[in-house]
Amino acid sequence: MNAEAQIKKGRKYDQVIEGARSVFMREGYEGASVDEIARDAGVSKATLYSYFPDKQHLFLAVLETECAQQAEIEFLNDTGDLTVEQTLHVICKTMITFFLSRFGQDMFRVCVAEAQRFPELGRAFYESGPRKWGRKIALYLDSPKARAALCVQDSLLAADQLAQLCRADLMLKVLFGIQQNPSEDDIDRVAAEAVKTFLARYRRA
Amino acid sequence: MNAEAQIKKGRKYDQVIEGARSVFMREGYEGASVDEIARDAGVSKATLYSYFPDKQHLFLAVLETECAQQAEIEFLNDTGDLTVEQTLHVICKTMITFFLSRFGQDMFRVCVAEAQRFPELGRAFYESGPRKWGRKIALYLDSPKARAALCVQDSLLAADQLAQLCRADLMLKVLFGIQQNPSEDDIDRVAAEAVKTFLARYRRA
DNA sequence: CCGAAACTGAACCGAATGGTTTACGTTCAA
DNA sequence: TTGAACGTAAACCATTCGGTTCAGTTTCGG
Repeated sequence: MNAEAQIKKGRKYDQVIEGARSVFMREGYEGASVDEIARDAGVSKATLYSYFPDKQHLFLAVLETECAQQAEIEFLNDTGDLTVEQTLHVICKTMITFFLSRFGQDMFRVCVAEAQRFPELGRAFYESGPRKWGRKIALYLDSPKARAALCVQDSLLAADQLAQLCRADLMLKVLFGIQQNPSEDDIDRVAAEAVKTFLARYRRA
Repeated sequence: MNAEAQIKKGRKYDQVIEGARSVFMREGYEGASVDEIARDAGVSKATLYSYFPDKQHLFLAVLETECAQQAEIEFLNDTGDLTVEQTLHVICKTMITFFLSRFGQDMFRVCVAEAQRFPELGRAFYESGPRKWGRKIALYLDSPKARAALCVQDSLLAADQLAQLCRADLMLKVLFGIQQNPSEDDIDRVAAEAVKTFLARYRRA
């Protein structure tokens, strides 16, 4: 029995995926050449084409991996002795940090760019990212502890509003190259403002 | 003296721009071929290259036009006898409608996709879109009439929060192909929720 | 109605594309 | 030791790319 039950054959599979990931994220789908991917992966083109039938399948395999990775990000570990407000602040900071991270930005950029060409990719990204996170937050908003402090009717919409408030100011600035590396203080500020606005609406009177 | 003081020479300039616009918006920068653009514009490649030195310049010219067009969208005409709440609702509806429009979606998609390759494009988009709109809204929030009803310290951030709230739910769903053509009611609903949350935070106590 | 400027269509270029094949190592278990 | 599986580099394919050239046609102001 193999230790790391590798479904796909071959030792260089991960190398190929990783090379493809870095080139696709940097150049986009059409901008990436298979030669460059093979070079970057340290693998021959023949090997690459022994794993994947064509460029499209390679691209989709890469982004499947990325979506799976995105779906597994946690941001609600042991809210134990925190107040609801503190918990919301932590959630916001985690979200904002992700939105501004290299990974988060690259994913968003590529998926927005190629959602037309690959409709299934658009859906996969939305499900593994925004939707999944929204559901997690909604679940928290519906928990007894949160319900004691909050008054939320449509928890999914409230969760989405919170996520959107987290995108205020910084997200687009980074995405469009206006700002490069927001400081921890910047993030804290936006998170605080998001929580403040959110609570103004949903705090139990 | 020429009636429509055309700076660029030639009769087919607009045709070229329009053809390029439609192909670039459909296929992205790398995905668009010059032959296809010429075909789509109903113009020979030679003519195209008599206007623009290369593909890059054509692309940037197209998006310059688009940004200029985006910058001129109005959404605050005569707030005359409307209450502040009603005005905010109108602003939100206008914004949401734009975000979901073909033009708004295409612009966003292409600019996100190519902001890396063309940093100046990223900046131009942000300035002519998000920044400009943010400033307009902030200006309204700082107006005497609004100040009488609202309590806003950082009007630019408040404006951005409002814009972000307008992107809740629908924007990403359309962008990633989850939903196709949101109804007027959908838009009204999101606008109402955005205003409600915004006012909860900023209404004068 | 003339002549210059604008435009055309198609051929052409070199380079790069996605993709295939070949002829040759290397690894490793039976 | 054998031989199958995996990997390699490089040549090769047809196609397409961005971009140029040019001889001929259309347009239009003076």
